[in-house]
Amino acid sequence: MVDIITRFPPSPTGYLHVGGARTALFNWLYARHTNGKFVLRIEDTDTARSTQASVDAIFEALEWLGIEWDAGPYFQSQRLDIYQEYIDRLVAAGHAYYCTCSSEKLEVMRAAAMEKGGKPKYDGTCRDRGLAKTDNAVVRFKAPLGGTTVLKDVVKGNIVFQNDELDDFIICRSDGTPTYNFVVVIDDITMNINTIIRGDDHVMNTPKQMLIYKALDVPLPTYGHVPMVLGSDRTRLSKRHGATSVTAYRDMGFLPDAFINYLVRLGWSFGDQEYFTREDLIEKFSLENIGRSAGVFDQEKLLALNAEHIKATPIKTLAQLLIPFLEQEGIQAPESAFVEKVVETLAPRSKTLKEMARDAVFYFADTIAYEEKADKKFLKQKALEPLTLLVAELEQIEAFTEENLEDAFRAVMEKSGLKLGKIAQPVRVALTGRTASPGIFEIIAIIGRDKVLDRVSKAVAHIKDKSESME
RNA sequence: GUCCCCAUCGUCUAGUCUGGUCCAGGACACCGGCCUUUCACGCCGGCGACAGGGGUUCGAAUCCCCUUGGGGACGCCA
Repeated sequence: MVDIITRFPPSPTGYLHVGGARTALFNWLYARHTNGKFVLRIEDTDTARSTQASVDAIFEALEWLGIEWDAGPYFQSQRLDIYQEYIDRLVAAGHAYYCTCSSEKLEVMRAAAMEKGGKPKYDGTCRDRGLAKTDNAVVRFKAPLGGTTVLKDVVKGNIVFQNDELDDFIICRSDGTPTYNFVVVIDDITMNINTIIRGDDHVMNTPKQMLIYKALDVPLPTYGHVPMVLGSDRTRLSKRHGATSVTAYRDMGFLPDAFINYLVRLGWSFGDQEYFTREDLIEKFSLENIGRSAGVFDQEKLLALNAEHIKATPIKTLAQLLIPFLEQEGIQAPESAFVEKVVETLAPRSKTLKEMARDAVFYFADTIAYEEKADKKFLKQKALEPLTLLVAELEQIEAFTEENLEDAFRAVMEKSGLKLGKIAQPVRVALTGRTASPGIFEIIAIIGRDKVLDRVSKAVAHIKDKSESME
């Protein structure tokens, strides 16, 4: 049995988007699953729109996703000789011909066809003229006039196309550069690609490409057209639905493993399983379980999955990943060991790394800024007594062990007659500035005696200030 | 307009090929409860779907047809 060889052929006209990432993933996963090969090819025949920045952005995104290629990257712009050779061959064999119809004429032709209720296509003016190569002639592929072309698609089943629907499409522009439908085939043939998994939007291109295989007498690859990813309004996912660039998700604090888990699971399934590690995916991925219908991208579910992956990630790893996000929050060069302790308290309650970093800020701050609501609700007169008592108790403790801390709080409870809940909330606000946070004892153990005393004392002073200014 | 594809909870989906075990299962979201020093986590429970209509069949979410709805493609873009 020959190796499965898949490929991902992005065109460098922008960043890698969600849909592209998903087809890359399917191809990569299938290659890994079958112990085959995965090829990366950059489709840059459109010189006007291709940029180096886009190429770099695509590499960057692929790297983040953890998708590695076994061959390439190949650049179509460097393979022009190969294409030319095949074009000449097709023309010589009578499978293609030169055409001098102007684009203006074609436009008129298309408009007329539309009006008559037909499909806009080339009328074949130059098809049998036997024109020789001239400066501004294009090369057209000579499509069969009748019959059908049947696509055996592994995800969609058999799709039958009437060859009459196809027209003599251009394979080489008047400037001499070859076009997409042609180069794809030549590349796939010369790179030995035998499995093509791509977006649904390519279905209509497939019969054209199959015809070229036939003209060249080369066996067809296996095709699998996967349904597209839609936005919440069920139209093709685009910028107006929110972030579509892969790296934007990285910057929002998603874990690559969570992201690929979500993307693959959108349109593919393995029974009821929702959570997959990268290894799971490689082990379980198969073409048979790809769904036939398009799916809506749902960030809520991605978020939930990300939270799960965060919980499953070792603390040390998370800490390293969190550091850049902490820096974005203005925390410079935090010490790893300290970050690890912080992460331990935040990991179970964070949906993204960005959120985790935001929630971690108070651990590092010199002064605590109280959230308005928190201040109003908890730092009031009633809190003065327990906070003052707590400062007194804490001052007597040398080591801030969990046991000692509990004793201190218990003492405050007894002396004030308040329940722990009534004491903990003001303390939480004093320590974090917010009403929601990890457990009080955990926080105290991490920020340490000096800062705790300082923060609680400052809260006491703050309450006194407030009551004075009220008078 | 023409061609192609698709159709199960709000969303992702299992089940469809090989009709009965499905008065349809899971997950996210939402709602309620438990746990609890807050928020989360976790646990328990609830809400919620076979687009419609015809067939075929003893029996259909599953097979066939039509309708409707949605998506995609119609470039000297890829």
